[in-house]
Amino acid sequence: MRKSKQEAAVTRQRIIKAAAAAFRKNGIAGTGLSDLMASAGLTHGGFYRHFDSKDQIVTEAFTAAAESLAQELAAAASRKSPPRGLKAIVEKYLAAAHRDEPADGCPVAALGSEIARGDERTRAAATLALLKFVEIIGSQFDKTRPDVARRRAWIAAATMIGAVTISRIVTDSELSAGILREAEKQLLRVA
Amino acid sequence: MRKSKQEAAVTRQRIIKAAAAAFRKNGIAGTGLSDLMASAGLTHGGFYRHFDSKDQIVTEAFTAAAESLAQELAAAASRKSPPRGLKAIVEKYLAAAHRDEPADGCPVAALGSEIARGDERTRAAATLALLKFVEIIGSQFDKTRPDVARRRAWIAAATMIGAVTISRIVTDSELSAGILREAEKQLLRVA
DNA sequence: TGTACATCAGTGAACGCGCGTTCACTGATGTAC
DNA sequence: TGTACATCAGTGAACGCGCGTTCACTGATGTAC
Repeated sequence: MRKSKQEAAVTRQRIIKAAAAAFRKNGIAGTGLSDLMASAGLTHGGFYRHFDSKDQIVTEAFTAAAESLAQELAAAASRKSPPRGLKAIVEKYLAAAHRDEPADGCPVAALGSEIARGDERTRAAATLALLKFVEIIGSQFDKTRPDVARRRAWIAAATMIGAVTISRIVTDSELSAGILREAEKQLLRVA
Repeated sequence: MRKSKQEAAVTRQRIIKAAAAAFRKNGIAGTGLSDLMASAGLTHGGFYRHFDSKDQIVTEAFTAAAESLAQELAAAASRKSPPRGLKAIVEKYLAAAHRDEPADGCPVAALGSEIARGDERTRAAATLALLKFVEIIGSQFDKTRPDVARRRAWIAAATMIGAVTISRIVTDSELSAGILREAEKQLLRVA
């Protein structure tokens, strides 16, 4: 049954991708290793050939999800003049589609309060992801000193993450849409 | 062993209070009914004399936590002229003490992403709590049309909730403090 | 006001279940000569 | 280049454990007369 090194590496990436989606959809505590391996098309026993522990895959899956989001947002902003780049990012992040599909979306919005309780390693990985996210946002502010742009970008990040989180909680769909819309307006007003 | 109605009502409140702290500290999935009853000084078997299910106490504990926070914030703002009231709320919410003691703090910041995945009942209770929170913030904006104040208040709520959440994730303590400080400055600038 | 009985708050054991982790096993892959 | 052996990806059963929930039991409280 042994697979080649190359196949094993591909499998490993498949598990991480499945984990990144499953954790964002059902939470970390809400996702068992069996669920996770099954959604990667494997049986649970093989998990420990690829990872040391559940904590380890949590960290790797979080990082993978964050990198994928960063790439999407950077792509949305690229080849646009500065004020339009921010608009593209903010609209993409605060879209109803993002709110409705946590499995494909921002891992901080999907797992924030769970990660905040996580171990040092996971929080360190999340810190790097946040720094990257903030850097992408900050680079969209035109005619702004870099340190000011960075500070504004942290606030924008907090507002976007908070807005998506509460828009997912709220049971009134008009209210939920209104929260996203107002946050969007506010963030574009600043820019 | 039977207790009087009055004693039982007191016990029930004690369980809710213990649950509100335990959930905020360790998460909903991370808190077992045994832990919860033990921290209220009882054995786990008695739980079902007071509640139908874990979901039910989650809802009640969330509401209790939110009401307690609302009361604290409203008290901090009371007897202050409008711009000072908002300042008091924002400073209290974005304090390092709040970041460091989730068990006593905002249940949305502590449980946001877990609640977003919760059942309709819990999310409905959280929606009411958010409306109350936003109403308290909105009433601090002076010389502002009520609907405008309410919209601004939703953005302020999103920013504060997001800022506390990410300040708890970040492993660099200076960065964490900086996030809270910048969010505070931004929210007072608007007012 | 006193008595007999029903109620029920709280205890502690037990239920089935799914969790994270370990393990013996398989057979194809990788390596040493 | 071919052969013999070690490695290890993946399977599926098993481990101990804690979970949410149920239950028989206790004895003080509440109620009916």
